[in-house]
Amino acid sequence: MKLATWNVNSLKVRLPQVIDWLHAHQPDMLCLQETKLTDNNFPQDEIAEAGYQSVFTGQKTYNGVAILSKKKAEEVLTAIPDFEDEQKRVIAATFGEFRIICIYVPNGEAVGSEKYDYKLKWLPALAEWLQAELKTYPKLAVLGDYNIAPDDRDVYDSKLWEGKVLCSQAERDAFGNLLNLGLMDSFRLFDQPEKTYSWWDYRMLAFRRNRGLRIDHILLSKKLADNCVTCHIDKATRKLERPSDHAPVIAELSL
DNA sequence: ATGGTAGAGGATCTA
Repeated sequence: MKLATWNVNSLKVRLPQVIDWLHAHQPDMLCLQETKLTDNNFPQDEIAEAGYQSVFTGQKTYNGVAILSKKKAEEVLTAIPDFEDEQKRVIAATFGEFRIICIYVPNGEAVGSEKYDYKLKWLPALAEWLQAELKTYPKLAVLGDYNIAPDDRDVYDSKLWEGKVLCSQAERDAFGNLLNLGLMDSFRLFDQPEKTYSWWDYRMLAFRRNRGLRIDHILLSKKLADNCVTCHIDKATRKLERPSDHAPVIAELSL
């Protein structure tokens, strides 16, 4: 089984790239973030032509998440239960014995801002929900844009970013709390090349200089982590014409 | 010191 996640920063713009990517990589499930599409505008038919079904929840201009899959999604949830949130940031679905959760964690803008406070309220709500999901579904994967670089290895210049949004201790603690539920960062199950990142700012030639952060992650429950054989980031997509600022993360499981 | 680029939508907001 191959699982992947990609923040596409507008599915309207990136649809041809997503279709090409599906054909080339044939994931069982691909989680998308920042689709920026209302549900009535979701390109279900084009994706179906590539051999994938879609479940999605979106809004105009901002946010929006989806799961594309070869098999039919069941038990679909499009919000964190009992958490007031107008922003479309989560979708969960069951595929046989596997539970797949796609998340788009708030960016947080800057430490101390209102958006940062929202991020730090959002993450514990996510954790509480995932704790319940893990009890129901032992074979659980949580994929998405976490907007958190878990440690200094995940930041091109950790001194420059120290304490800043995406890297602050409170955010890293919140990420640690997700791991403490019994989830593992699939990328760190394996030896990885140094300076591997998943996001590069569009500005200041950041990609060319490899000034990136690893903020997109695939977390796996123990039962899935035990069967994970690889995890890598597909940096090649960032070199395409009109790229997303994020690259896909892919995990393969011997299941 | 605090820009710079991209997307959506049609002036700014978000990232």
